[in-house]
Amino acid sequence: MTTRPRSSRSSKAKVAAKKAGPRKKGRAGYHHGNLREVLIEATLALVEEGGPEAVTVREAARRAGVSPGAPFRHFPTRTSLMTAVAEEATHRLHDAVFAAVASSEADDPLAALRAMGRAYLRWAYANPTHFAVVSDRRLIDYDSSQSIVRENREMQALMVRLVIEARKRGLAADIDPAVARLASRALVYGLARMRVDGHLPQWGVQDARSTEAAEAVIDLFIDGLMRAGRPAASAPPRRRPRSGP
Amino acid sequence: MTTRPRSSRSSKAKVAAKKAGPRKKGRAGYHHGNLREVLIEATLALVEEGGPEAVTVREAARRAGVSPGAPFRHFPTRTSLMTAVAEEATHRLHDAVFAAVASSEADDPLAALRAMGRAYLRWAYANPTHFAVVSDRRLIDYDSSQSIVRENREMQALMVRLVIEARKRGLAADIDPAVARLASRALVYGLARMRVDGHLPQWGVQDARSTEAAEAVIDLFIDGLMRAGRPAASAPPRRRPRSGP
DNA sequence: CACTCAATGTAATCATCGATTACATTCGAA
DNA sequence: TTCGAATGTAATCGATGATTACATTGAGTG
Repeated sequence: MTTRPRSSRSSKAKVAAKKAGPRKKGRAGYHHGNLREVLIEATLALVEEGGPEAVTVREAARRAGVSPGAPFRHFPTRTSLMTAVAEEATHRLHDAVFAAVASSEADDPLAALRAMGRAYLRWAYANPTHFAVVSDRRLIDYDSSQSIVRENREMQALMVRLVIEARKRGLAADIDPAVARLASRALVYGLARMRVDGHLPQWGVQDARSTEAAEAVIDLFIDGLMRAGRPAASAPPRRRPRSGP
Repeated sequence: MTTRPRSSRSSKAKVAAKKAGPRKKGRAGYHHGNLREVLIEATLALVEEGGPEAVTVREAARRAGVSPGAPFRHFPTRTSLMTAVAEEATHRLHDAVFAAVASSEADDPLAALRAMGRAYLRWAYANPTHFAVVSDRRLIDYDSSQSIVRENREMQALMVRLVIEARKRGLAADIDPAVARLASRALVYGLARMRVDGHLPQWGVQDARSTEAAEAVIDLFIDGLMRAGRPAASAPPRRRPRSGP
């Protein structure tokens, strides 16, 4: 009631509702019909524009053409709104990764691992804002979302499977699989997060080229794993508890 | 004037000022003397307790025992306060990294690189909250701080120097130095960020052990660089990363 | 020693935000 | 048609970041 004219509801709202109306249950009549989805979209747009910090429940409501209190019915808290966005984003990432692995060269675990890393990175670089939301668990209520937990587990299980498979084939044989897993994950995550956190530009590897550079890093890493597996005249040596300097 | 009794000024404030008075310039008399530093400390404590998101200018002022508007003289904006904290944190990280490299085995670039990575990680794991502040450039006004920019440049220059040096020695000879640099950085950054973002616990590598696991990853990576430089399949087994269950 | 003034903190204020409640409207099923 | 559940509105609360006018201090100047 401050400055904003309160009457746009019956105009904009209805239009949006009609347009996107795959009719959730009944019809998309008055009550905006699908506020929930529109709010998620608006939030995504906000993240896109100013990062996760810029997300405001009120602004999302404003863009949806509803009152500031309206989102409360669907998302009782800002975190729950962000969680819903993360749910959507996780789903897309999950699908992208699995699709890439599925269409990778069959029977080649390391190729699949490479495809997985590339897909993850490409998605993160193409959707840095979505990635920012899914990667920072401070922003969301991670454990409350069945689907986020499940899909993340599936992605990790896939990676574990690929690493184990690679070992069976003798590749990366003398490398601790747990370490290999952590390394793979950290490398890809680091590349993605550096971009989101703004550490890449100053590095001289910019936008378009950063994907290229990042994929080169993945290749380097996978090549390293391959090299490590070759029976290079060195017997599998006993491990040593590392001695700290 | 809501619920909090406004009159604690002349009691708490003065006490705090007296207590912490290493006298910045003159004496630590009335004007709190060193509000600026106390505010930075309070902010660090807040980050420690609830992450960067939990930082509130008012709460910092409250802890310093001054009025909500007092910080304005020193930090006109929340971001400027966070930037000051990041300055302090960057300085500590910078020193830790350089000290580690300085005391590493001389004339061994890869050993130095390893020491650098370890020091970075150890610092990040020991001070996750400080790291969260310095790593997310959304939180601070990066370019406005001479010292942050300079010390970051110095750290990167050091890394570049080490990689170049390693190449001169024939190690990692067939690897693009730019890629190696990016990979090194991404790996360490990823490990640190995963911890901060809460991705490590669920992975089965917990607190105390996560440092160990992360350092094993660094070892694996450095070993890979070494292997890459050697003529194909004759890698003398340097050290083995620990293999866990 | 007294005065003045820049530095520094206080008080008060504004707009915005997240959260929450009481109330109103609409839809849809009995 | 009626009535209840869903859903949005309005109003409110406490807290926040920011900013201003004002007060106080203490250090330097004469």
